[in-house]
Amino acid sequence: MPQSTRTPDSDTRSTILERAIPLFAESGFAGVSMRDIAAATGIMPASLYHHFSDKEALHLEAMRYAFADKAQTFSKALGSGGSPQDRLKRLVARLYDAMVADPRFHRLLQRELLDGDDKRLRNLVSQVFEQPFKEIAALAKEIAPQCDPHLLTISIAGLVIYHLEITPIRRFLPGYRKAHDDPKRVSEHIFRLLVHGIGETP
Amino acid sequence: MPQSTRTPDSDTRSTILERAIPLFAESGFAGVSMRDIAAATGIMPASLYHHFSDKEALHLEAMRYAFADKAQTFSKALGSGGSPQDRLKRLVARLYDAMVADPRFHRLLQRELLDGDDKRLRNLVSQVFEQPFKEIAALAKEIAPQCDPHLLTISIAGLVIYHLEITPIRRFLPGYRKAHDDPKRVSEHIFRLLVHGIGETP
DNA sequence: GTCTATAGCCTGATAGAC
DNA sequence: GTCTATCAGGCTATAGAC
Repeated sequence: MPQSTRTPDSDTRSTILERAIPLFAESGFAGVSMRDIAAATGIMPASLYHHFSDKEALHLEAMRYAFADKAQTFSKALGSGGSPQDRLKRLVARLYDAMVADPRFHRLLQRELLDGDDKRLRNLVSQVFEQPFKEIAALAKEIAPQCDPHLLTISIAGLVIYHLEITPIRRFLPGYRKAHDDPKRVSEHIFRLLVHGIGETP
Repeated sequence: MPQSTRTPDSDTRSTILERAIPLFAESGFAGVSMRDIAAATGIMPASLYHHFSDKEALHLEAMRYAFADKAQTFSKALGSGGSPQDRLKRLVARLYDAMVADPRFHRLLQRELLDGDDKRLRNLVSQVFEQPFKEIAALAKEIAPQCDPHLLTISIAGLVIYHLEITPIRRFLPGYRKAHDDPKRVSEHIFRLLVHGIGETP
C-alpha cells in the first residue's frame, strides 16, 4: 500500500504515540483528552481517529509503545560476569539508575497497576516483566537457595522501586539529607541490606 | 448555629466525603465527576456546592478525611513490649495486615504520590507519616546503629508496601503459588530478609 | 440545605470535502 | 491522511425558588 502524501502512515502514528506517552504519564487516561494529544502532535483531533479507533485503543497502543524494549533494559541490568553477589550489586545499581533515568516509565507503570484490568496487566507482565523476573529469580535461587525466589525477587524489585516511588515526599520525611538523593548511596544501602540484613554489617 | 432541618449540616458533609472516597480511590480525581459523587450520596449535584466550594476542595477534604487516624494505626502497629527484633517482627506483620485490610487507603496513597503537588504531599507527610516514620526510624537506629535510619525506614516500609502494590500482577509472575497470598507468609519473608539478609538464613 | 433549571464549556466521536 | 464543521452528551459551576 503506497502512501498518498509525503509522510508514510506509520510516521504520524508513531509521532502521535510518542507525544501521547508523556501526557498519559503525567495525567493518566482520564486526565488527558484527545484534543490534548492532537495539540501535542500538531494535528487536528479528528485526524487521530484515522490512526486509532478510539481513545482507549490509542492509550493501549501508547502503553505497548512505551513498554517495548523495557524487558531488554532490565535483562541488561543483570549483566553476566562475576560472582552472584557481584551480579546482584550490579543489578540493583543498574535497575535503580534505569528507573531514575526514565521516571515516565515509572509513572506509567504505577498508573497501570492502579487502573489496568486483568488483560492489560497480563500483557504487561508477559511483555515486560516475565523474562527479567525469571532471570532475577534464578540469581536469587543461586544466592539464597533457602529462600522463596518469587517472594525474594519481588523484594529486590520492591526495594529499588519503592525508594524511587517515595522520591516526591522523601525530602519531607524525617532524617532527610541531600546525600539521600545520590543514586549510588541508595543502591549501596539496598545492596548491603539485601546481603547482610539489619543484624550485622561491616 | 442551629440546623434548619432534621439533619445537621456536618452529617451530609461527612456522608459526601465517605461516599466520595471510594470513588476517588477507584478512579482518581479526573476519573470521578461531581455527578458521580452526588449520585453515590443520593443528592443532586448542585447540593455538593453548598458543602464544598468546588471539586478540588471536595477532593482535598476527602483525602484529609481518608487519611485521618491513619498515623495512629501505623504507630499502633509498632507496639511497645519485647525486644527490638520482636517489635520489628510485629511492625512488619501489623503494617502488612493493616494495608491489606484497607486497600482503598493504599490506592489513595499511590494516587497522591502520582498526582499530589508539593503542598498536598507535605500535608500528607505531616498528617500521616511523620510520627510513625520517626518511631520506626528510632527502632531502626536501635537495631542497626550502623545503618542510615532514613534509608532503612524507607526500605522497611517499601518492602511491606511493594508486596502489596504488586498484588494485581503477582499471580501472573513466574513462580507464583497460592501460598504467596497468605499475609503471614509474606510478612515472615520480609522479616527474615530484613534481619538476616540473603546471605544466611536458618 | 436541597431542589430545579440552566449557562457555558469541554468531551469523544462522526461526516464529508479535499 | 488531514482537514473543517458539527453533533450529542457530559462537565463544573451558578442562580434562585422553596
